[in-house]
Amino acid sequence: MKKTTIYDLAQLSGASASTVSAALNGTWRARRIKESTVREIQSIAAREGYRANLQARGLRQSRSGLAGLIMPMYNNRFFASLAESFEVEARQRGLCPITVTTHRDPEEEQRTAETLISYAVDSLFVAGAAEPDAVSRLCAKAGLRQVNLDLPGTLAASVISDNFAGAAALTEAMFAARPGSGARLKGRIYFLGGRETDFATRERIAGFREVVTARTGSCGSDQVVATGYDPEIVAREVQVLFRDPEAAPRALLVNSTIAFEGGLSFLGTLPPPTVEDLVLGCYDYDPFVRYLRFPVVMVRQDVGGLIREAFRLLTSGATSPKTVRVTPSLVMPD
Amino acid sequence: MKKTTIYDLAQLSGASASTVSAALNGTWRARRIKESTVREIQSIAAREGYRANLQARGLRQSRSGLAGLIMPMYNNRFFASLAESFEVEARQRGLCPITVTTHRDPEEEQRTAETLISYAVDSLFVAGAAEPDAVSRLCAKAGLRQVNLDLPGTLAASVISDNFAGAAALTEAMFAARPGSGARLKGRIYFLGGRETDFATRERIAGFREVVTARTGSCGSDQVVATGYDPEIVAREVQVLFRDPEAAPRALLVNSTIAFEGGLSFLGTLPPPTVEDLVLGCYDYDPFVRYLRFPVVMVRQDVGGLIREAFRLLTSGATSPKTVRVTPSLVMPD
DNA sequence: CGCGGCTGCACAATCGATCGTGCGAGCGTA
DNA sequence: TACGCTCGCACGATCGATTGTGCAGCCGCG
Repeated sequence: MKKTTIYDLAQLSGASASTVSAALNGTWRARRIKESTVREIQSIAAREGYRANLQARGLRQSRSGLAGLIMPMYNNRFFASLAESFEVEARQRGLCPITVTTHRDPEEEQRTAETLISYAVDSLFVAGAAEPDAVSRLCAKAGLRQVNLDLPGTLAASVISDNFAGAAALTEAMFAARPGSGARLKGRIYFLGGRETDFATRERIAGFREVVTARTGSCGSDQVVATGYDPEIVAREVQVLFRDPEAAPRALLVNSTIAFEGGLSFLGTLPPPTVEDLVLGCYDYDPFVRYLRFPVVMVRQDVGGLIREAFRLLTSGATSPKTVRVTPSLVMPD
Repeated sequence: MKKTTIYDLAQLSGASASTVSAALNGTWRARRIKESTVREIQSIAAREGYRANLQARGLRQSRSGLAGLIMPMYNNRFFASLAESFEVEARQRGLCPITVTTHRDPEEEQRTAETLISYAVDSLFVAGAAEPDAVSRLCAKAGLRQVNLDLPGTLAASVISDNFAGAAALTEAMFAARPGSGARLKGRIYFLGGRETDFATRERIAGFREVVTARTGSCGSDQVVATGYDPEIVAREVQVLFRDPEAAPRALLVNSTIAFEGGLSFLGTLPPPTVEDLVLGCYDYDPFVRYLRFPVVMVRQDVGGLIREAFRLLTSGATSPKTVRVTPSLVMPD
């Protein structure tokens, strides 16, 4: 049950442990080991099913070959896709991807970061962090390259979606959804969900406001209802908006699928005519949303682009806390 | 930028490295270190921001404190929830959870398993594996405790959903969805999606057949259409079923949300009356499915139960390749 | 006074790799 | 022959922790 080591292979091949090591890790040319010796050792290693102990290697080199990603959760298309893109890109760079979720809990986040640092991960991506800067401080202390994703920080480079542009495009698309609806929507298009305290929501609201103002001449503060992501709270908020049939919303832009779910649970209870020509938008993508009772315009973030950009920042060695924006795309209903 | 080690703390405290180590890792009582010494060392460690190098610890102890989970993907409610449950349970046990996806690629699966083994993970869960036994062989060679999830293997203990019972209950619920529809569904209730070659689908089909036969007296082989999970292929299959309006399906049990997505893309194009009283079932859960144009009965797997059972098997040290079944639950439409 | 036993800690080996350095053999050249 | 150079490899330190063992000092007891 004992795992074979380079010392076992040294015994078997008659070479020294250092020669075996060099033969197997690719440094044998630099160490002037004869090619026939190398092949001999490699075949013995293969026969014995040798695998290098990566903890030992990592200890010596004080690197691990691990790339870490910390996220709030898996149970969301955006983060799930982000994790999958991350794994693909990390593997392409010869790294072993490691993803851990922390449920938007700042303490869990920092504990996880510390743990990953203690395992000597070579780089760390932090997506949708509760407190990106706290993590950045830990990484800085350990001399670890780190990039924020989706939510920017002030202490490390960040790659985020262009929330302003995305929300503006989404709002435009909603205006275009019903021909000639520009004036019809005056005062009756709403932004729903999210928290004004978080960065992304603030930018999205700004994009929304810009377009609404351009199209209808104004955008009342009551047209933004950002009371969080909790589906049940969002459901209640929607209910309130629809209380007066005369002034009921004609367009809803919902921030994130999770809030959207809440909106739906109320909209589903309305009589079909009331909902019939409601224009819906969702800032986030979920394939099932295409098949709902109503057409919905969605924003799909370019997760591949986000990750690639993040790796670029990492390898470019840029340490300034600059923020790169990646443009998301719209998904139109059928 | 150099990280502080126990040797640095030894210098600072005047104690030896071994005393520092014992003071910080909790073994100091067993090693008869004075409590005042321990507190002294701990306060210095805190002041210096000391973190143990987990690679060094892992190398010495030939364990890592890591718990691994290999899955096909994140982008699916079942697997995403599975990963989240896994992380919660692993943390409760003082382990650091590590999740990696392999896209149902057997080679990627084995490469990943080998990598995790080389990092000396203490246990490995393999969910929905393409080739569970190949991974089990690798683990056995390394003396690593491993449990299969969702798909059973023949070489290690497995925890799976009770697919037969789940499908049977789902089918029953579909019969009950329209009062008196028992006879109406004769020959017109279908099982859709998945592959007969995979274990879970086979069991689900068996559960479906059992109930259909009991309720309608027979279950034709044409009533099972298992041509894979690809949404586009499923869409075409559904289209074929609905070609003849006289014999069109009255109930569809769709295996997995991904196949369901395909079914929907066709059903959405049908005139509402045709679909009006169609009974739909989906073996898998997605919150958005509740808000579709039609009511759908869903099966929701008990991911928490699966993971807890898997950890139980792991810690009980059971090495026999027995299979434990966990009963899933139904999610009824509103 | 002598001896055993306990307390409190230090020493040094160890885990499995990497890597700086040393060294003998063989060869070419002056 | 003597010298230098290259080739091919081995030696041993090292990464940072854990852990088996040794050993002073002190106390109590006969």
